Formats: sequence, C-alpha cells, structure tokens
Amino acid sequence: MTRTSWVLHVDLDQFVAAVEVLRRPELAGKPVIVGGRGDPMERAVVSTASYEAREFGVGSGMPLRIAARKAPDAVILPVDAEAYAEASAAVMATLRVQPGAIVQVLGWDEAFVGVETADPEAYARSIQRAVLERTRLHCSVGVGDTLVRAKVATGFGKPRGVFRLTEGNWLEVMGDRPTIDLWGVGTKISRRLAALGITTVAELAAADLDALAAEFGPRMGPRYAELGRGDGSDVVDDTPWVARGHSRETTYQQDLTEPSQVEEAVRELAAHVLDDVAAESRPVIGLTLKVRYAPFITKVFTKKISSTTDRDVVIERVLELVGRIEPDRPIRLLGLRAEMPMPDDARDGHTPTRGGW
DNA sequence: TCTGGGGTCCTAGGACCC
DNA sequence: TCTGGGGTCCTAGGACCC
Repeated sequence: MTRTSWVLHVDLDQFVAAVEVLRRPELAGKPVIVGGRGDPMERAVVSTASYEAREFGVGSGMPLRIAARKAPDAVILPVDAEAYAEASAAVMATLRVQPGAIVQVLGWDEAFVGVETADPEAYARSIQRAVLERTRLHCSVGVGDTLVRAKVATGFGKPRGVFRLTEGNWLEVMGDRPTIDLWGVGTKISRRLAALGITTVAELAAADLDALAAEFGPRMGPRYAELGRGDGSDVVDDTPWVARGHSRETTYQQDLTEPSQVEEAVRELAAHVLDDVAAESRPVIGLTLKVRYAPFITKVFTKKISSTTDRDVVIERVLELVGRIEPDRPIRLLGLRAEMPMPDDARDGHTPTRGGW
C-alpha cells in the first residue's frame, strides 16, 4: 500500500538575510548580519546571519556586539519587520495556490503544507520553483508522515533541498542524535533527560513512560517519548490563527531607577499593546507585567480583569500591577501582555510556533 | 559576552466551593 | 480531632519556538 497523504514543511533559507540581499544585490556572497537597530554597540541580538556570516561563528540569538567582533567585515543591518512580513505574505500566498495544498503558517518563514500526492518529492520541487519564481527566495522542504517528522526533515534538506523522514527511516536517521535536536526539546529538557540516562533520540523513543511522567508530568512526559519516535499528529490545520494576546517588551539601554521613569515606560508599553488589541476590536481579559531587575532576575505579575475595551480602565489595572514592583531596584526590562478572549471557532492546540504538537 | 521581542502551552500550589 | 474527594479558578513560574 502506497501512502498518498503527506505533510510537507516549507522553510525559507536564511529568510531575513535573503530578503535584505534581494534589495541590495551588492551584498550577495558577503557576510550579512541583521539585528536590533543595526548598531553593534547597543543591547541587541542577531536575528539572522547569512551563511557567509555563520562561517565566522555568528548565529541568531548572539549579542550583536559579539557578532560584530567575530565577523568584523560583516554588514550589519537593522531589523525591517515590514519588509519581511511583506515577503512572507507573498510566499504564503504562493503556497496557498498550489494544487490541493492545505497551508498552516508557523511563522514568518515557514509553513506546513498538507497534500495528497503519490510523489511528494516532485510536489516539493514544484513548490520550490513556484516560490523562487514569485519571490526570488529559495526554500528547503521536509517531507513526512507526521508534522514532527516533516519539520525535522527540513533540516537535512538545507539549503535548497528536499528530504523525507517517515516511520521507516526515522530511527535510522535520528536515533543516534542527541535529544536536543528534536523540535520541542531545548537545553533544559535535554539536560533533565540526560539525568534520567536518556541522551539519544532512540533512547527517548524507548524510554519508560512512568519515569518520564514522574519527571515531566502526566502530559509532557509521554509527549517526549512520542517526540522521540517522531509520532504525533499528521493533520495540517489551515484554520486562521487568532492571537491569544499581544505584548510589548523593551530592554532599556540604561536601567530605570526612578518610579516616575517606570510609570512612564509602562504607560508607553500599554499604549502600544492597547493599539494592537484595539486593531482587532477585542476586549482585554488579563494582564501580565514582566520585570527584569538589574542582574538576570525576571518576575512576572499576572492579573485577570473583567472584560473591557476601555483603555483607561485597563491602564488603571496595569498601574495596580506596577505597584507590585519591588522599589529601589534598577530595572533593565519591562514587558506588558494583554490577554484576549478566544472566539469559539478559533483553532485550538495549534500555534504558529508549536503547530507540531 | 552577558543575553531582543513576539508568541504559546504546561505544571504546581493555593483559594474556594459543594 | 485533624482532615474526604471532586471540581474550578487564579497566580506564578518554567520551557519552548521563530
């Protein structure tokens, strides 16, 4: 019996850097780093590095200052979110017009595509051609029989390639790799797994469920074993995504020390957040204030509020949370998140970044 | 070197109710 | 005396992804 229902995972190659190179062709082949406001002296991190920059050891998440030192000749550009959103929209539109495609967007530069076909590689190649023709951007495609396998497969296809992972070759390809290579396992979880004697994907796949549940809880424990096997949902869900909340966060170049500074900063964050919420004509039902004190201690204060669209009422509630900030402690970062009620028909259990599980 | 900004989900513990 | 059993809601914190 031949499988005809496939999950494809489409991922643009060095997306942000590629978009920048498109409008500045003279950058082609050079190390390009995009991050913050493009000033390597500021507190900011790398959003994307071109393949040329990566050869110097520059990677995303790295402080811009360090990146500039590692790749002194790199061109450093500010993040231009609008340009990337525009390019992203063109890519997603291209995917949606592919014959029989069901598209679930995961982020700016990636999406799942569900399709019925006898030849998924040929379909993947046609997607790559279509995206390149329409946007001049290259992408890699993972083919799988589950969302997780398709997502992981893409890494083996980069750059500009196609790779297939199914139940049949999953352990052969992934079995000896460390658990951190899995989508959904980060440094913390991989370390806790190692403490249980589980270091490879194959070991996780065969791990004792009770031991995992004891360590990670009744839901997450078994989920990790499932992840080790590459199992999970194979349903690509194209229900439009609805945000659960909106937030803004600012790292201050100089720590805030005066209460008046803090209140002013929070009011500014609130204005941005409320603009985002109002743009969707939805009320606010919860608030979270995040505070990073001078070293690296982060605290969050959460509060449910009765549903309201009144900005003044929300700001009043926000200021109540501000009252819980410890006085006389320098503040490096403030963040504010507003939670909104979900419509009944909203997609559940899938998010842009956690769509695979 | 000293860590952005925007998201989501899971877990634990306490309060409260019947 | 000293603590059932089930449920919900809220808050705080942890972890992950792009």
